[in-house]
Amino acid sequence: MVENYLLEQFVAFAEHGTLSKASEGLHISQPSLTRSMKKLEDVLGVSLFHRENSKIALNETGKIAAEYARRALDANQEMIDHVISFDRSLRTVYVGSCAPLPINDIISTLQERLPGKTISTEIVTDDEKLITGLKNRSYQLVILHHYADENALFCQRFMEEQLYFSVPEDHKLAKKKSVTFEDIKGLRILMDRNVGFWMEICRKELSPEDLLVQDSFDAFNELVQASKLPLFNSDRFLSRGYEAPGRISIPIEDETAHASYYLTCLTSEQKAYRSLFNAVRGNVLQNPH
Amino acid sequence: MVENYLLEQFVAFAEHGTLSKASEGLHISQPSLTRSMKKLEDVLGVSLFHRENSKIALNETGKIAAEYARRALDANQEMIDHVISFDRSLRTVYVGSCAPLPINDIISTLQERLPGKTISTEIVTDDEKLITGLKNRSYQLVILHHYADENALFCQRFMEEQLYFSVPEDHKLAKKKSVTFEDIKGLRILMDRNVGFWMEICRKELSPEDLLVQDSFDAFNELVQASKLPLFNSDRFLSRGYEAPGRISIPIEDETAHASYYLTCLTSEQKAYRSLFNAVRGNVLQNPH
DNA sequence: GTCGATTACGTATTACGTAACAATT
DNA sequence: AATTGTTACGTAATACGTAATCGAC
Repeated sequence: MVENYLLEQFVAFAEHGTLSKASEGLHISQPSLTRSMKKLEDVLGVSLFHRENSKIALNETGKIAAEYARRALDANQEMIDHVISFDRSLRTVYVGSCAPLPINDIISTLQERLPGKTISTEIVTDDEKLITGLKNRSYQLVILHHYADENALFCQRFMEEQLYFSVPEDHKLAKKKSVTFEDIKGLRILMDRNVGFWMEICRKELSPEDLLVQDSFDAFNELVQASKLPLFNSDRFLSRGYEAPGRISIPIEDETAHASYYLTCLTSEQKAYRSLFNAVRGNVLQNPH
Repeated sequence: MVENYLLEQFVAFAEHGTLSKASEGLHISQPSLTRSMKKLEDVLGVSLFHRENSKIALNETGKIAAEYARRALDANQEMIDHVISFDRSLRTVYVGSCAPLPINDIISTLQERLPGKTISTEIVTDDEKLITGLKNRSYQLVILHHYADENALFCQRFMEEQLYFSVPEDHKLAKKKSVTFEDIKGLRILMDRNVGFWMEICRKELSPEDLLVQDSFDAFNELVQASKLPLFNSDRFLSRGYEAPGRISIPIEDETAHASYYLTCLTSEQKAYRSLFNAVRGNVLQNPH
């Protein structure tokens, strides 16, 4: 068995070409490297270098040894990476959601009810992908906008969201009590790309080319301020007083403009998340629709 | 970077199941192992064991870590094996020969003229395989029984051998001055398997089923003593006085019963073996045919 | 009481740095 | 002169063994 610190120093020499350069890279002294290289030759019982006066270079055996040493170090690093990654995965709850808003709403409850766990969240537009991910353990929890009627899944409604249409006060629709997707068809509408499944809804109900989709939230926000273009809003934002200045938000009548969110886990893991599900049940009771 | 002595001890524990058994296998004390395992957890920043009172076992992370640790150790061992093997190959001259006798004759000269080298010899019946091996560097030197007329090969005759037929003194052929393969056809003949290309010659000139081939030289020798079966001999043995008691050896007239041996190397390596070739040239001059 | 694991302490190894030296450029 | 590698020596880190302690079967 050859200790890895020797191989590490050996590979560093092979890459730097001289002991002094390598010793700098390794943050050790040159004499220390000299000794290590001799020790490596000693434990292998093999000559690895051409030495003449103040020159040292790999010989043929040394070149081969450097190759294999790299592989041995790679295997070592691979072990470290995999073990640390697996260990982290044990402490992490992966949450997939069909939309960003329910994540914002539930994240503090997650942290409170899953103490010591790291919460990792991801937006996935397609409910089916979320369910698949739940089953293959890519996610421990997913947030759907449909009830999942399967024995293997434990599914609980925990939040509602109503889509609003936001226009400048002087817009021709500003006076209306409510609108339909039909009413706003043909208008160019500003949208943030990161809205999860809502993007699908809007594409279906309106003409995709009318949607001015912004990749970054910053760009979207800037355009909200700088333009009079209509956009979508949500009761969850409005109830917290989030309304762009000089705009009015009007509820959209269509059924598809209303969403119910369902927190879902595997039935087999239901027990581990009991406290969490109890906590979010309170939510929906306070906001009955 | 995790040092290999830790991985070695960790894998030993994974295999033995308890620290005490593992420490015995490793020839270290139990307390030392306890500390090493803690250190391993410390450098990885990860828990690897279930501990309760005087019990310790791998947890899930530990099982995965053991797998990867094994691979890392394997990569390390692989490096050691390959480097040592390559180093040895640099100090070794591999010699292939079409027959055992010329090897015996030349081996002391090889050792004398290739100081510091390990001589590794092998009998290969087929001259073509020897030439191929020379070209792909499996052999540095080969001994052929035909001249190799190629620019890439340097080929020098260095020894002759004459095949004799050895019979008991009271054998019907014992009085003859010489015999031919034709004369001895039909006789059952005792043979050692390890005679190189001579086996091919005998198979061609005689009936293969008449050859009583012995796998081990000991068995062959025993049968020579215990039986009156005829066998082959060689002028090289006879000139040193090797003759089985109560037997007479008669030269075989056929051309195929005479062999010339050619020491051969790659022309590109001729220089490295100049002294050797000069030394064996003396041989053939003393024994002109 | 025995066996297995851990803790505490002393020791021996050894990897490292500093300083001095030798040899090239 | 500046750079590179080696040797000599002292030091600090650390891996190990021994002895003692704790728990469980």
